[in-house]
Amino acid sequence: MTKANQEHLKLERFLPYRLSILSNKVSGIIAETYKDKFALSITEWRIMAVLGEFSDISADEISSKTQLEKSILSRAISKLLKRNLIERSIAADDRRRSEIRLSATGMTVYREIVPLSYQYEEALLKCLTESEQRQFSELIDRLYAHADSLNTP
Amino acid sequence: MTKANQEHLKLERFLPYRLSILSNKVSGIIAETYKDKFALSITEWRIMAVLGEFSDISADEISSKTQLEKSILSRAISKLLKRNLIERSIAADDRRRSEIRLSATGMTVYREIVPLSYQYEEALLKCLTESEQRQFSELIDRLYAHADSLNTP
DNA sequence: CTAAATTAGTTGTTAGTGCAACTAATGTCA
DNA sequence: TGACATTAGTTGCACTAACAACTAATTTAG
Repeated sequence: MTKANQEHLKLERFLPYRLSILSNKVSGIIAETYKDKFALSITEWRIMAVLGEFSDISADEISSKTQLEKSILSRAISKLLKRNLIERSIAADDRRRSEIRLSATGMTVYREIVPLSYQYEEALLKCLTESEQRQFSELIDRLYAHADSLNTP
Repeated sequence: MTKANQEHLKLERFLPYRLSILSNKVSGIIAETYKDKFALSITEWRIMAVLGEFSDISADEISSKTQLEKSILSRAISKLLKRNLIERSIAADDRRRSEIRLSATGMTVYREIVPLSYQYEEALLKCLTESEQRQFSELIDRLYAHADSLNTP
């Protein structure tokens, strides 16, 4: 069943489209929670999520872990600094690099959000069996790796 | 294995995050093709994709099929009109409603893009077996339906 | 039949994104 | 060592997206 010669494109069955719709829906629901409770955007939340795992890392390291553009990161970091959710200092060994970490306040917020996030993930995945969850997860990883390889030939 | 009490969040294993990254990667690769060859954004391409399937439909109908905001649609439609890729007339029975269709040029572009899109989809899915593809597709549908129901309780 | 409500589409405003140009610090190598 | 390249991060700018307010046409209800 090759589709390559079909006359028209059934958008609602087109995988890239469906992925995008699903992802937007899912992210949108989470974003609402974060926004209402903590006035955090997805971008800001991702930064804090990384800082909860890895402390005193540079913007560049955050960038590689979140896939966020460095300019976007730079502006988001300024915002979080202004709100005192994170702290920043200059690295002793390389004064270009900054070392960023959650502040005490940021840590509190973080610890409130993490369980919420997992609850949401769990609620979302409840419509799949355990084995389906594993399968889905694995397929995503494989698709990503493959898409990546298609991209840079 | 409930995760709800975990101390920190492994962002790179968090499903909503991975979905978003995968979706961006996939859409990004396609967007490049469309942009390079036809100077079309994803939004514009989606509109044309719907018009290739359903002709003489209103902006509102396009909106429900693409999930695009009506303001975004309105501006994208103006652009496509200026480039003569689509045509618009006022519905005879309801003068608020417009009837939009691909122009001859638009149709030509459309017919070039459709096979490209399917080729890409096929290439992307080549890393999965047929049965995995079906499974993945089904899981996406179920997750979407479920997310939808979580959203509007 | 007409006033209020609804619907289709447009436009204004604001904030976020993405790219490139820029500054400053560090690394490289002849 | 000293010109050149590279790296970390910031900023300027054009563009898109999201939300609400708006216009115009139509439907609904008293």
